[in-house]
Amino acid sequence: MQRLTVQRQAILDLINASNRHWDADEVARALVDAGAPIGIATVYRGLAALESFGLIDSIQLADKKRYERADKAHHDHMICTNCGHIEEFSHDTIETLQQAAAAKKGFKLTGHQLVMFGFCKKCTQGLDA
Amino acid sequence: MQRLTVQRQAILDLINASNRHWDADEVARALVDAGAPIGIATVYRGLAALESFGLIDSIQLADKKRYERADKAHHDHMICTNCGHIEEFSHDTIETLQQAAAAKKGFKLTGHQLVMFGFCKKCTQGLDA
DNA sequence: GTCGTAATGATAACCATTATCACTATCATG
DNA sequence: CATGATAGTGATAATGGTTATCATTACGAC
Repeated sequence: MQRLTVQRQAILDLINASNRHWDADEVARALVDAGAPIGIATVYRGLAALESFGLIDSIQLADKKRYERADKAHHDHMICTNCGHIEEFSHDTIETLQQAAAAKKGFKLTGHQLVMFGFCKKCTQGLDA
Repeated sequence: MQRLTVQRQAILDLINASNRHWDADEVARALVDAGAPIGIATVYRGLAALESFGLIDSIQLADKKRYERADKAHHDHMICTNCGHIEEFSHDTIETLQQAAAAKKGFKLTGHQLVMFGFCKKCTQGLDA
C-alpha cells in the first residue's frame, strides 16, 4: 500500500545516521543542504509514514514533534529547559509499574510518553556560578 | 505583581467546579454561556497566570493544552485514543524512580509529564463486540 | 503500454497560541 | 481626591507547526 520512496529513504538515512532528535524543518533543511531538495509537505508525510512503518520513533513536545532512530531500545526523555539538550534514559521498573497502573484502571495500553523537565548537568553547573 | 481579577476568578471557579480537563476554547465558551463573556486572549492569559499561581494544573497534549483543578494530589494521565476519556492515576514508586533516573544523569528535575495512551475499559469492551 | 494507486511539491488553509495596541481597572501614596 | 505607575482586557493581527488541496509524476501489476 505505502511505498518507501527515494525521498523517504533519504529521510530515514538522515535520521539513522545520528542520535539527534529532528523536527520536520531540520530534516528538510539538512536534505536540501545535502543536495537532495525535498518539499516540506513531503517531509511531514514521509516522517509520518516512516513512523507508521516502525522505522523511526517520535516524541511530541509542546511546540513540535521530533523524530529519532527506532533501532534503539525503548527509552524516555529528559529535556533541559535551559539549553534544550535531550537526554535519554530507560527504566524497566517504571515500564512495568505503568503497565500495572493501567491494568488497575481497566486500560489496554498502546503506548506512553514520559518526558521529564529540568536542568542538565552542564546547565546546573552554570547556574551555580 | 500579578492580580487575581474578576475574569481570572471566574476561570478558576469554573475549573474548580468540576473534574474536567478544559482547553481555552471550552473555558471561554462556558463563561459566555454562564453570562460572563470573556475575550479569548484573556482566557489564555488567565489560564497561564492561574497556573503560575499554582491554582490550576495543566497537561500538554499533542494538539492543545488542557487545564484542571490543582487541589488534588499529584497524578498523571491515561488517555483513551478512541473516545478521548481521560483517567487519572498516581503511583508513588514511579515518581521516586523518576527522581533516581534523573539524578543518575546529573539532571535537576523541575517537572515531568507522563501520559499513557490506550483504550479505556468501556472502549475495550466495545472493541470486543 | 496502460490503468490504478500512491507520492510529490507548491501553496493555501487550519488552528492553537501569542503579540499588538488602545483602552480600562487597580493600587499606592503625595 | 488626584495622579501616575503598573497590570489586565479584548479585539484583532500575526505566528508557526502541521495538514489539505490539487495538478503532476512515479511505480506496480496485468
